[in-house]
Amino acid sequence: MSHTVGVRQAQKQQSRRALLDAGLHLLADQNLASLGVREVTREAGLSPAAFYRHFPDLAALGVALVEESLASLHVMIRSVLAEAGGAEELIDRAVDVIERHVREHRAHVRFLSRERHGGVRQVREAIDAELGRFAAEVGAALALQPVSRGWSERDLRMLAELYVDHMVSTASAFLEAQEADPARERRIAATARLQLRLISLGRRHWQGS
Amino acid sequence: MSHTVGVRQAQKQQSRRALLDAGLHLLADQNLASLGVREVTREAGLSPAAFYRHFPDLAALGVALVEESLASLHVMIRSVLAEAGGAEELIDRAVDVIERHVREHRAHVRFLSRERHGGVRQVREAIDAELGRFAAEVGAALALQPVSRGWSERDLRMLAELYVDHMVSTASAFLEAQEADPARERRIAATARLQLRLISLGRRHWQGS
DNA sequence: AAGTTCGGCAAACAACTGTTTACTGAATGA
DNA sequence: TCATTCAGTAAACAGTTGTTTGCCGAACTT
Repeated sequence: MSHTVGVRQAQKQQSRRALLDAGLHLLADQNLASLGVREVTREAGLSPAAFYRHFPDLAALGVALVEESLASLHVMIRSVLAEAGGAEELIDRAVDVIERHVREHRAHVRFLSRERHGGVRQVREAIDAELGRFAAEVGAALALQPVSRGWSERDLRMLAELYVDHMVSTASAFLEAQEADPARERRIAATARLQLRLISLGRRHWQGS
Repeated sequence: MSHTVGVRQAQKQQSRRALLDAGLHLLADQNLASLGVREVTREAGLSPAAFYRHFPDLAALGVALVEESLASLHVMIRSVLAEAGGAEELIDRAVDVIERHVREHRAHVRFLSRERHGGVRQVREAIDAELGRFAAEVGAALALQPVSRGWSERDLRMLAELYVDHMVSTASAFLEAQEADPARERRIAATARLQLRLISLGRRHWQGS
């Protein structure tokens, strides 16, 4: 994809990028629902009318941001699931990856966390659908682990959802911690690790539903 | 409290109530950050200027709504913690209470879920502080249960936070399910129960950190 | 009964909003 | 080389916004 070579296409992509970046930047302390077309174009250095050459709506820009944000998340999840090793190392690794991901994609993560329950339905649904797909992916990976021998489809799914929800909560917590107290960040990582250990303990003793 | 008997005070309270209700109603499909003073007063049947007799800001109205919303949540949590009985019945009861609470306080719950990571700092902080207090309360209640014998303060706290986060996730899920598919609602309740069972299993086998 | 308090109102302010219009000029392709 | 495409522009549109002003009249106080 993205093999649009013409000079014109390239320039258009550049403007589109500028709009997305401007939006992402403004959404650092604002909701998508309260964002304005003029506001975005001003920040992007374009005229208001130019916006409509790229998106019909601000909601459409929001959906584009969702796709972007989740692409990087997808990469992150896979990098955790691909790991092998004991439960302990896996937990440590997972928490580390989340922490780093939040640090390196602060704007994207904040956007997801803010708009997951935000005021724009289209965006909310896009995020939820994608999180559901993550849960499915996690569930499939869990099924391959020896610990899951004999688990029903339903139990695997509920465990996967528990992990995904926990990941989301932890990421949100990191988000707030990182731009405040650096010590609080360590505390959050430690708590997340303990919680994952407790879940993993419950998993080992699960007898099926 | 609220023993302000004068006719004047009563009328003022009535207007204030109208503003809060109007805000809550409008926030059903909108963010606090995108709410307007005129919008609220129009919905409440007052003139725009009247707003400033009650709140300096829309953020202030938001904080007032946080207090309201969390008061009812507080009652709910206590009603779960006060229960006695085996782990299984406790879990069933907790999920039922959450489900009913969301049904009966839809607007409040949606407001909390939406503004927890929303664009208004004051409100965000108010919600987070209160959720922290909930976790402390849950932790104190957990400490009294026999299963927690020998648990460190830190482990109790991390378990309490896990429960609170899980409650928040479940409530959000109910919120979306209830205004869509009624069958999906049953599925969410079932999943939440399984997850709580798994956590409770991990808890029983916990050896300390 | 007279004076004070104060919640609510209409009106005005400048500033901003989303969207459409007709246009320009560079990249494109024949 | 010449016609076409099309991303971007400035200008205009009618609405809306937050907030302040001076005023009214009912509820309070003495």
